[in-house]
Amino acid sequence: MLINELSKRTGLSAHTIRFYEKSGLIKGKRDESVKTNKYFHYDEETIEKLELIRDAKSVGFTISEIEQLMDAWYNNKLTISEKLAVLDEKLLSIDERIKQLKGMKKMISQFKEDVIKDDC
Amino acid sequence: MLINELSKRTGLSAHTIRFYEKSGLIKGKRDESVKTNKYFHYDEETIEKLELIRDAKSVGFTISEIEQLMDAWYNNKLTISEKLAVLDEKLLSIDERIKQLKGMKKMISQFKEDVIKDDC
DNA sequence: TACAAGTATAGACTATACTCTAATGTTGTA
DNA sequence: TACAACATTAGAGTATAGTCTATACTTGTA
Repeated sequence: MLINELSKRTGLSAHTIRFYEKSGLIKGKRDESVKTNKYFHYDEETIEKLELIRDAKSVGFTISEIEQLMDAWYNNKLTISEKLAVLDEKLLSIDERIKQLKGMKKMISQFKEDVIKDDC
Repeated sequence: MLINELSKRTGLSAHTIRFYEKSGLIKGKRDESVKTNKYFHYDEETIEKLELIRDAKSVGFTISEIEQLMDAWYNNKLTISEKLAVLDEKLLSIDERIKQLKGMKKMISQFKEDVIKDDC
């Protein structure tokens, strides 16, 4: 599929998709047999990747962290133990974030009670 | 205390503290009786606030979200029900983030298993 | 009193992550 | 074949959150 379809199917703008491509997160392929244009073609896996990017971004991962994840996920740049190291590191950082969020939740709940008490 | 002490006690640079002051998150007081300088003085509550800022930032809140929280926390700009609304909204967004993090954790764990299986 | 260290302000600079514009070329349809 | 819609690239612009520099004044200590 071309970028417009990819954009429609992921909800990301063509600009943003190109930005991710320039950043190295995804990669389109050119059809070498076609000489008239330089259009990039994307496969279903790219949709999967863009969904992963969106999810990872929404939990606060940066582009470069997502790049590491993608390298462990889709590429064969890394050995198995390197992949596992990346994944374990991300799991730890997620646990850390969850812990911090729970702490913040406790603080806000406590403060909420204080606000309610002050009312009486 | 002056900015240097505040900086030492919070671990934030004076630049960053001034940035938060310009952003409206904290506020120093000038001693009107002193005519020779325009130094800002900060109280213990400012330390509390800067710690809150650090915690809130580490869980992904933006400056403007933190500003809302601080308004509910320390100011009397808001009515009690407005304060509660802000706090409830933040609690919901925290729960949402925790949910997303748990989803991401599940994905990564699943992928980890796949990597291990591929090894065999 | 010299001077190092501290303070304030304005504004320049940086990094991240987009977002948009302009120029140019390609494709599909009336 | 005209032309709207789509594609590519380079590069400019924006927002957020700092970070640093320059300038100038103040304070504390040898």
